[in-house]
Amino acid sequence: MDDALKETEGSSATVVRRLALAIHEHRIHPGAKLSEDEVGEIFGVSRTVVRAALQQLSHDRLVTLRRNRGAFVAQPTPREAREVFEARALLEPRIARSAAERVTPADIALLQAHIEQEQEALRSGAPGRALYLSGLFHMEIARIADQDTIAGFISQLVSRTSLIIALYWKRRNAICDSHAHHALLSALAKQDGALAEELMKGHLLDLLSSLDLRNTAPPTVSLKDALQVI
Amino acid sequence: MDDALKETEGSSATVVRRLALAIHEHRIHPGAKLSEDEVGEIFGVSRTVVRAALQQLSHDRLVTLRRNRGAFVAQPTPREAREVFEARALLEPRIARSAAERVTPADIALLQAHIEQEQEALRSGAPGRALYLSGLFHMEIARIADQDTIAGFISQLVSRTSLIIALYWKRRNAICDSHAHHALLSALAKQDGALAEELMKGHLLDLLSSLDLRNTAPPTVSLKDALQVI
DNA sequence: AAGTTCAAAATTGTATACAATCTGAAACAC
DNA sequence: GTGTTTCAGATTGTATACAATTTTGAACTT
Repeated sequence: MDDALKETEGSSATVVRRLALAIHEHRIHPGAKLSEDEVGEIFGVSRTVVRAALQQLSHDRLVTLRRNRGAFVAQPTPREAREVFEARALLEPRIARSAAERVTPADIALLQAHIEQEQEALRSGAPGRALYLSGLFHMEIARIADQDTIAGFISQLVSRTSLIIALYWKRRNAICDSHAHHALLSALAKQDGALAEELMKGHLLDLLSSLDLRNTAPPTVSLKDALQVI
Repeated sequence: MDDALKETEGSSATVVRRLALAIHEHRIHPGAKLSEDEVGEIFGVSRTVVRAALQQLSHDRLVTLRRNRGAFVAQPTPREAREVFEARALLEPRIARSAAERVTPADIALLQAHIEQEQEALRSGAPGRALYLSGLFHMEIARIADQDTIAGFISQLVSRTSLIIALYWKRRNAICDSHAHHALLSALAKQDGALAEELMKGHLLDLLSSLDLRNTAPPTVSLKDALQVI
């Protein structure tokens, strides 16, 4: 399918990328079991490389490894969800400011294209893909800020946010109103760091307030997942 | 040797812990090669578990994996070093404030014991161990703040700081003047969040200013490492 | 003597085999 | 009928075998 550029990329990296994408786009649900044999057969690789991929995903908190039990798509608790948003609130506004100070016209064009792809995905009835692209928008801003270390943290937090949305999303209407992203883009285009910082802070608060984190019970009971085979 | 509590801990976790400790205490130098066979024989496990351990360390940026080449102790560049300190400056002062608001008497006692161990290590001529304990002090504060997600980030940053110190340390005199830690401890004991935040900010700036990051050349040429067998 | 070529040795990447552990359902006791 | 036990099947943990790649160094050329 897409094994044209596997030359330099380890084959487990391919499995990581494709599993992560499926999780980000909500094609695999939190709690789903990822059997080593099954995943290996799907991608045509041995358990050895599947295990490496699952371990890597586990480190990014997208997958939970339970000893002698296997790998499962992670189910962040409400508490973890709040922590993720606290961390994002600490990192991303500051990064948005830095990005505004370093952004180039090429970056602006790229972000613009991102937003259009996102809206196109929404129109064509692929909300999972829209959500994924929405996350990429945030990671792109971190990249523009030219802070690889913090960008890595944000990447992990955005990934986990995708799981959190899968579990705790409240509003059924406007999924990712890309208005916020558009406003951010124009602040960046104006190189207005203070505004970008403020907009990002508000955007994250909006996102958090669209969640229902009251549930203290286990989010998705494994019952439902036990029934549906991947 | 110490396989008394391996019951629940995966055996690769043991290798991770012991390799990480050796790196933290500067018993293995940045750039050193970690051969799978060699590590496996030292710990009495097969390459399978060594590979899992190296992959995990690679994700924490303590080890660099080069495809078909092997694993090496990471050598952060000056640029990476600056990024690590920028990230720490963003996270740790805020976390120190949170810790001051939640600290318990038991925590204070534990931190006190930490500082004493640190000074004892310095007196007994084990600067590597003192450095390791100094890092643990920071991670303990993150734990007290009760923010597991951010604590995980700080843990990684503290680890990388150990490598950075190994490469770029300038002053030869007072290694980790634990005066700063003592001041932090008393601010925490007084539950003075604002003071703790300010002290942490200053402490990190002190640490950064004790480094010589001007070197743009490859930090430790692999020549030196090629000669010394682990 | 310095540089190049090429094959043997060493090292990593991947697959498979076996051991250890968990799961689940049937058989059994109460 | 409810709860416990037990054992076979399935799944993960680890070791080993083989394939692919890199490294090394000796022979060779200029």
